[in-house]
Amino acid sequence: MAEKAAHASADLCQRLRAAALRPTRQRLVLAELLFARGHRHVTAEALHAEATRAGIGVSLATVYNTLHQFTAAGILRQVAVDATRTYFDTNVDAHQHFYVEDSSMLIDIPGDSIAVSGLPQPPKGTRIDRVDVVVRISKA
Amino acid sequence: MAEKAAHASADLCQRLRAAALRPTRQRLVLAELLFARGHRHVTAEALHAEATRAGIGVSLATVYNTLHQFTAAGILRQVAVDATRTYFDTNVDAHQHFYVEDSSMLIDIPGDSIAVSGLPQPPKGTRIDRVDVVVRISKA
DNA sequence: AATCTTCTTTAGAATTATTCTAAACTGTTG
DNA sequence: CAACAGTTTAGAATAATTCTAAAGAAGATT
Repeated sequence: MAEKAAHASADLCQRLRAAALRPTRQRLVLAELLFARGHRHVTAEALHAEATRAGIGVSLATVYNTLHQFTAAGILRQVAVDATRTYFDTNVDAHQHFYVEDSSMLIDIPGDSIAVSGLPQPPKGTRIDRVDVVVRISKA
Repeated sequence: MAEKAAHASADLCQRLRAAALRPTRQRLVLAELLFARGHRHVTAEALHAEATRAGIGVSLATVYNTLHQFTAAGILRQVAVDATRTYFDTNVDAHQHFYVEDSSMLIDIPGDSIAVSGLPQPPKGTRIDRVDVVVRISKA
């Protein structure tokens, strides 16, 4: 356990260094919460609450900064499904989402199960960055 | 022309009545701006500015109310692509969008050109409301 | 280890988009 | 046209996010 944790921390340090981000206490804490166990979908507020609850003081501004820095570094992905909230996804591999409208929750759809065909050519002078699919669902 | 405009107004009145919305001056003005000429993607702020510029006083609150009422009535569709802005689309038929990240513009992709396959079953007790595809593009 | 420089963090103010509120107003119906 | 229910509105309130400027911590340099 301790070994695993140590390994995880060391790994996180590497990832931060690779992104030219100093491995500060705050960033390590947030990275731990984000990446320690499986993939997650979080909002800034929720992550901030989590850190606070865990007894680690991190300001909300830092949470926002960090989430954006991680996104720029490619270790987080921002998901736009709802105009009022921004979600961050720790899974940056190709995949898509169900969005449960009743509960504002995201559910992953593996990238290899889903396919989009018939895309027209993008306008001249532009290139495709990403294709996002959101399947909106609600209580039957 | 005058004939066409009259026809259009009458038609808009019908649509509003059908949605149990009184055809007030404000709603007719906004409907005119939205539906008079081809399909459009607008934000509340932009529509408000347009109405104001056209010399017709409509409060911003009314623009928001109206856009939401029209959406509920199914004559507008809300598009979520960017966490900071909400777009309303006058085309409510099945279709998708390119989103130009550099300029925050939406471009239609006809619904019959694009297809999504391999969708997994939605979670039990839920049904699919809509499948949204956003193709994010930027300057090459 | 002391120093310097640069990057980070932070509290709180500021901004942006949107919703709410309560009072004034208007369309519709009898 | 009176009466009622539905609408509009200015401005306050809220929510999510970004900005600011000052204090704090990392990493390099001596």
